[in-house]
Amino acid sequence: MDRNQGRNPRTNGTRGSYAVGDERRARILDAAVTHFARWGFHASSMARIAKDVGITQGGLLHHFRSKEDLLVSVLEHSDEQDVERFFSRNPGNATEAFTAILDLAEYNAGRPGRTKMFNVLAGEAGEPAHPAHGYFERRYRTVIDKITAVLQRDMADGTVEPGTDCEAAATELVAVMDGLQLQWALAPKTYDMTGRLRLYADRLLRSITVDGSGMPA
Amino acid sequence: MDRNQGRNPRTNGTRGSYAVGDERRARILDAAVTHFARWGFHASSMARIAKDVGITQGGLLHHFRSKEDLLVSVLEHSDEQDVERFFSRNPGNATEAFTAILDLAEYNAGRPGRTKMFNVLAGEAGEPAHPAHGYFERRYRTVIDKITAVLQRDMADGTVEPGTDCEAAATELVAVMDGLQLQWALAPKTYDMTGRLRLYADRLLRSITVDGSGMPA
DNA sequence: GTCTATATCTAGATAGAC
DNA sequence: GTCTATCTAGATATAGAC
Repeated sequence: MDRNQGRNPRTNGTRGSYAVGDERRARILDAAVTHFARWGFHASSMARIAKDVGITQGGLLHHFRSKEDLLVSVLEHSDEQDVERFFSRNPGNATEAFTAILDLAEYNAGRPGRTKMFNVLAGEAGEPAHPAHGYFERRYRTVIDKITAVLQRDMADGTVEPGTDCEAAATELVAVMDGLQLQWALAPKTYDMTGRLRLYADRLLRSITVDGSGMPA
Repeated sequence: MDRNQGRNPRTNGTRGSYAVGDERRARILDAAVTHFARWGFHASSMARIAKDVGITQGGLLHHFRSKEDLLVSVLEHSDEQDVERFFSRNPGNATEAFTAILDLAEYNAGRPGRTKMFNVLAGEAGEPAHPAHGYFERRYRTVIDKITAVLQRDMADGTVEPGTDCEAAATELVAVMDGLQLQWALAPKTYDMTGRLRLYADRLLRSITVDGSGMPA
């Protein structure tokens, strides 16, 4: 089973079950998401996070040796949850990829904490000295590259219009997702983010496919 | 001349020239933009901002009675600078409006501090208790409404395809702008934000105009 | 208009008891 | 694994001198 593989190096080599410690770590990560979403990285407080979890700051620092360590762990954990979930399937064509992205948007709408956290951290990461700067650079490059590759394969297959700037389309799609998330975060209860994104994905697909087909109903 | 009308209520009724005070206020506002961009609202420090300007915290608090007051002043000042500049012209049609928006993107690329600040604050504003929450709600509604109105007028004039969801298109355009700004902020020197936005605006225009025309060269 | 001084509070991190 | 205690640093804001 090896549940702790690559996840909690500091407890390696100790004996007994890790179940309790893992559950505590998970609760800390959840609380951290909420705090980073509301306060951003710099103004989040380890003491307040600890209080939320129900432990002291000393206890929290046993699990994550610094605030930066906690941030990195939160981001890695988030990636395990959704980037892998939606992109490791290797979608066969653009329509499948776009459908997966709409699923991701719907999933994000159901997790306001995590989604708002990404809004905040993506903004903060523009500062080169920010601890998440490198993470977001890599993340955007990876995501855009993957979408670009799918579109290029469709172009080679003849379903996407020859001469299409696939990277521009992929960049645009990611930008729309992020921009809609910013607007959605202002009124999550009433804003239909997935619907907006579907309208866009449909229009984009129509404008680049050879047969002019959009998203499936 | 009445240079201070509606801008610095605390100095109303005092005598003499306001030129020195106004210059000082302007320098504070500039410094504040840089700090809000890097640290966000909560982690920005009045003491550090004062130090940057070359005065003490006490001196700073004479001009802006609190950090929240400073934030509000920065946002109002920013709006005076660009929203008015680009939207008060009342563009005659969609192409003119889109051209103005591309100008705005180019203008933003030349002011990384202000642009990154908006990235950060737009993210933070998702939190209802954030002092800029209301501001961003109003701002998005206003901007999207104005773009929607232009598109609807073109639809009535017969240059935009009947049945076009003008508000969806406007929402999308704003989302692309914001999303591209997030990506641009990660590498402002090399990322051609305006070029990316032009590609998008061209595609959008082609997909909604009756004659299928895009942006002018 | 800007200063100093001060009050009050909170931050992140370390050390060591249990 | 979690606690308490403590250190150093920094925060916002007030009051009043000049």
